[in-house]
Amino acid sequence: MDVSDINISPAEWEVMRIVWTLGSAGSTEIIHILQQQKQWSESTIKTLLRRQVQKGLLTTTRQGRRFIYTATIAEKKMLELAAANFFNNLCDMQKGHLLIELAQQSPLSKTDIQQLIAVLQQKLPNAPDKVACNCLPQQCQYCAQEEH
Amino acid sequence: MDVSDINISPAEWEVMRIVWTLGSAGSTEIIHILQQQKQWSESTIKTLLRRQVQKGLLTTTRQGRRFIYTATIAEKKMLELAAANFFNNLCDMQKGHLLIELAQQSPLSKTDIQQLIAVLQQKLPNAPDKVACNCLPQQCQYCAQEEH
DNA sequence: ATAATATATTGACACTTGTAAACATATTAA
DNA sequence: TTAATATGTTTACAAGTGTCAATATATTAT
Repeated sequence: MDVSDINISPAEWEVMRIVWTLGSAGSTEIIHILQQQKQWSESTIKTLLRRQVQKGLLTTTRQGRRFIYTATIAEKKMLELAAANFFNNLCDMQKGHLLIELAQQSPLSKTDIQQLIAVLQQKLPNAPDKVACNCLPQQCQYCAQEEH
Repeated sequence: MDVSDINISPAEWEVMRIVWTLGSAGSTEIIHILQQQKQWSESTIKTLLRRQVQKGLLTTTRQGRRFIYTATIAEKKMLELAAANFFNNLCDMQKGHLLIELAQQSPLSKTDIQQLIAVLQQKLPNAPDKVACNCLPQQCQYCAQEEH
């Protein structure tokens, strides 16, 4: 299973968050927690769990009658993949603006901020004055494109 | 149609990028451009366009026999919504790390970088030493959570 | 031993998405 | 005018997703 091919649906993300946070957990535990946030029936959550096991996102260990679920992929790794995947499908010209928005809206620790600034300062010297648009195929006749 | 409810599938993003970049375009133009990047049949692209019109993502203006497609939502707006949506479903603790990754991997202009640094410096004084995890419901008995 | 409970397994159904062929129609080139 | 071309409309189908109910089975409390 090529990790980067794995697809997590929105509902499945919710389940993954619980499992990642707890390390591992039984279905009952997961159901209890999720039901404090979502209007999902027990059945629904069980289905999600089953599908995630099928997809290879979760593994189970039998413990007597019940299963203990554990994530097969580290949270950080998965997030990086998902974020990169999202960003890769955007126009390059828009990414700067977007990062500014996200930085503004996200709760960041002092350390986060300092590291981010460090990264940015390192990029500054070689940064272009303007990022090129990569929405249209470069070889095409429509490339009068300047901005959008 | 509540803009924030609109859902764009991956294939639809590709179409939107073309339309946003060109401002507006006929189906033939869109098909030509997309086929330089994707192995999609004409039919497939026509279906996508039709569905996007249905969803309210695109509007059409009849021009003789053909339609001219235009986006109903500005690119920036849509990106902000999508990005916020993505980030909102993540654990707060992970966002800093993720932003660092993205900042590193994204092509950024000098202006982007300077603005980002400015935003960050403004946040620094009031930033916490550590961001709290928001994966588990705060009222639950499992909240021995410290990190993950 | 019985009834209640906790789990897990099966089967379903509607909606979305990727993918496209077939068909209809309007326009234009031969 | 006929054939070719461009463009739009209909129909289809498999896979994935959100949502569950029904059922089976193992465990425990009475």
